[in-house]
Amino acid sequence: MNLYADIKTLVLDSLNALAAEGALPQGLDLSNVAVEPPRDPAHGDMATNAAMVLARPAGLKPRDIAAMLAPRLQADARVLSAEVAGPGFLNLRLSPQVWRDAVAAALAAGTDFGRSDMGRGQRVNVEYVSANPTGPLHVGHTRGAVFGDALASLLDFAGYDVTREYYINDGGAQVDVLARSAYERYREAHGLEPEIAEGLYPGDYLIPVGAALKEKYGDALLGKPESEWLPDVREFATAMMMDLIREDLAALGVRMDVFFSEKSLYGTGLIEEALAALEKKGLIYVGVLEPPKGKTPEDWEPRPQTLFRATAFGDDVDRPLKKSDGSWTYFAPDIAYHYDKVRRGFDLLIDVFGADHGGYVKRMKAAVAALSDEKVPLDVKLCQLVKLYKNGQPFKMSKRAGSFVTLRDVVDEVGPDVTRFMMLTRKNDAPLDFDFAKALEQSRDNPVFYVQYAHARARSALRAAAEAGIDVAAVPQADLTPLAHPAELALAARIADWPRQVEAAARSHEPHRVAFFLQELAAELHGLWNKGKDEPALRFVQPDDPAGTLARLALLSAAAVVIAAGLGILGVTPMDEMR
RNA sequence: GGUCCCGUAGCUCAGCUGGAUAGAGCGCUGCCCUCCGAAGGCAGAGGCCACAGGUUCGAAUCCUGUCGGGACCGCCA
Repeated sequence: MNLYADIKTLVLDSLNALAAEGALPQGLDLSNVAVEPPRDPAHGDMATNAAMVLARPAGLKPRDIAAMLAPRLQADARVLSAEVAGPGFLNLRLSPQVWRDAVAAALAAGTDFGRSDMGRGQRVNVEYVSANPTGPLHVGHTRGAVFGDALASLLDFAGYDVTREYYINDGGAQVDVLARSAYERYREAHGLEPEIAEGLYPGDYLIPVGAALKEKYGDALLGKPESEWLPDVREFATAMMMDLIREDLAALGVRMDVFFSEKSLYGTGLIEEALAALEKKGLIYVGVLEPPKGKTPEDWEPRPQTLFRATAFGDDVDRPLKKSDGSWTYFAPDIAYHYDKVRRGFDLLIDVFGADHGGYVKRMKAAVAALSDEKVPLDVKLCQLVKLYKNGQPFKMSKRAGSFVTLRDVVDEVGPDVTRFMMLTRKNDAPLDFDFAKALEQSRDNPVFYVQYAHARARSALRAAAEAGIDVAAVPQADLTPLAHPAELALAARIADWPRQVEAAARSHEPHRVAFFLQELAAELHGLWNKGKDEPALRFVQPDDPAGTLARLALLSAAAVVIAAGLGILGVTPMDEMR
């Protein structure tokens, strides 16, 4: 159930009835009519802007429309009052039973409460992480991994058919560098001095790769020219790095449905096929690009290149597909990869990139638009940098990678749950400060703790009630009419808001909204709990009032269910106690 | 030079794809509590939503421009 959607339906039905009676013109566009909680609670439980939105097309005054609409809404049992306010708002005050019903619905649905069919089973491909297979994941990847994973879960919860996908960049020069670096470690494994030249990967994580190479090849590769060992070592090292990355992802609780290899595009004709598709639309040509304005590179010289006409789809310049030596630019396999995604029948593509890839957004969108005849939207989400701190001091440790803080460093420090939640406490396109000390602090200003604590409180109250001899098993069927205090109903209203929050977050592809909502819900729960100190009537467990106790435990239990559902989307395990 | 992101309380940030008197936490001020319903509670001060125009019943939100900060800018992925 989605209460806001239900009331919106009521409003729309009433408007249609008015139109049928001739009080409003037929065929009005109702798509902008909204039903939302007003900012100021004094304005009631919900407000609709219907009268103001329709005033102009209907040729009527907003307040007149509102006055016509009000009695119709009031006729519904859920609506206690409908008042015209301000420029033409209609403020609705709802029956407390509405909020109680939401609590009952949450209890009945459990952590499925809030699931939506908004996505109508549309197939979405979420591509994220996609780090080069040249080493362990670092902090930047961690944010992308958490964001992408939470977004995928959110879309799943909202009724989409989601595929989580990782694109392995194993076709470019960087995996050759990896192979050369691993070869040095292989020599090292034979007791030779490794020569980690400038530009090779120096990290210790390649030492086991060298040892494994020795295990497999013995000394067969020693002293051989690069051309003889490079392909084998490259394949071997890449596979080991992907194992490492998979382990990193597992440590964070991220599981991909598909690992798609760039290399698998080569030699299969898929790149050629994708480009042929573009060629057929007249979007490929050979031309000479203007030098970039402002700062022209020293070695710039105009030369004809094979170009994709990205400007036809909103990009600023056309983009090269081939290097001067005739090999593909990275863009060509990227096009083929997205061509493949389109062919696999996805209705929506989402790419999660680091912010440094901002310059590639337009060309990828252009490519997907061209490949899909503008039928498949591509949304690119950019994740900004993460700055690490410990007690306010910049954190620069790395046990294994040399200069980078790895995903493992972070997870080892605070655990996967805290890592995940903290990564979602900022909008994806805003920079994020992550302080290890604060992330583990048990205080109000640690959002992870605050939300977990709310859940634990609810659960522990249920345990305490059971110990006090209350029949906790009866909670799901509790009569909720004792819930009448404004503070109780406020918490119930927040619970009722969850389905709407899910849809809003899913629609905007912004999982951080779930994290923010959970903080608000937790604040509501803590607030009610604290009120129990001053007002004993609000205490959840009261032995002399079994009916009220059951009802309040139901409320608490419903709040815990919503927190658990929200944390589930974020990939965080709810805690039953905080010891 | 161009493109993208950002500019909201002293600080860190939300603001639900245009709504009413712009919110939260921290910090600050004052009061309360020392209670395992613990890891504090209540109240208050604090804003020209960078600036200037525009769109309309209505703008922090959408459009244009200016200023300021960041990222990126043919054959690196």
